[in-house]
Amino acid sequence: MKITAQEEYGLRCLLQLAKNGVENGVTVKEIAQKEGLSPAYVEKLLRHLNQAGLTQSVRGTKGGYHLTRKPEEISLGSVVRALGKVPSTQEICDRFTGNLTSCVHINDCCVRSAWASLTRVMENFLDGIFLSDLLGAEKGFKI
Amino acid sequence: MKITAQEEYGLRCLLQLAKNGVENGVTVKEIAQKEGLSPAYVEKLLRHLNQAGLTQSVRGTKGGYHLTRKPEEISLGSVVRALGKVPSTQEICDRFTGNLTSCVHINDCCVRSAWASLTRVMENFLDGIFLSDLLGAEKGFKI
DNA sequence: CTAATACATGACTATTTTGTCAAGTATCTG
DNA sequence: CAGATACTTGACAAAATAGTCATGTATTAG
Repeated sequence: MKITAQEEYGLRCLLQLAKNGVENGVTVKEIAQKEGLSPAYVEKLLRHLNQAGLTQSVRGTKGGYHLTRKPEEISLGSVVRALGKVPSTQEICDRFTGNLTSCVHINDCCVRSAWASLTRVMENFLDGIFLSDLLGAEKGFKI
Repeated sequence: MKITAQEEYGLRCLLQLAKNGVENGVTVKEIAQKEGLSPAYVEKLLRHLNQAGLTQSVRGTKGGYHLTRKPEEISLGSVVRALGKVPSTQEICDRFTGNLTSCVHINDCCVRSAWASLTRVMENFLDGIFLSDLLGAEKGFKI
């Protein structure tokens, strides 16, 4: 159960965008510098966020990335779903098949229902936190 | 945010042991067969579980693995901690440093507190489910 | 129109996680 | 004690994830 690099760094990129206001574009270079990441990597992360519809890009001089919605409207849940994929029950069943082509516990699986509940608990929690809450937290507000 | 293979398969191995009663040993071969995994892999998983103190092994003919505690006393939290490591806040900070030697957000990190809360929520949930609950679920009980 | 800026993309490399293998040790049975 | 069973271990191989690079396209400034 761990946070992936994409989730961590992708979220940070979004926060950089959120900080600058939805209107104003921020360049890859700026984000990279502020986060201590390579521009190439930031580009790749933003690619995913763009595809997920969380950000939008503008090319050319004066170009950059910006959020498509207000920070108050972007939940951590949607961020994690865009970047790291909280897997569905079905995906878990398909992923852990051991040597076989399908999981031995295909009927009546106790493990599956436990993971499903855990996923629900996590998503529930994450869907209740928004980028704006994190910006607030940086200024002293405790989650 | 995903469940690792070790967590999934490790848990299943434990459930196989739980099913057979704490007293009776189960061999690697039996578990491997029932779970559709290679004996070598099951062995490795049990190695970790043994190190974590969740299981104990007996060598020789009539040997095998068994739980060190009753299924009612082994929480999913302890299983996940033994196998997959739910990372501590400190570990997250140390892991995601980007290009630098330490994270740029070393003071005043909003992301950190969000992950910390998420971890707390997950552990809280997992610490309330026990192997015995899962065995029950297999027989129709819904978690 | 040309140069400069900045996003876009696919292919590549590196690292981590998964999973396997081979050689070894302990225990029981006859 | 000899042979069979089954755990033990470290090193290796395969697959997935993380991160880089080179080349291309759109937009603006002059």
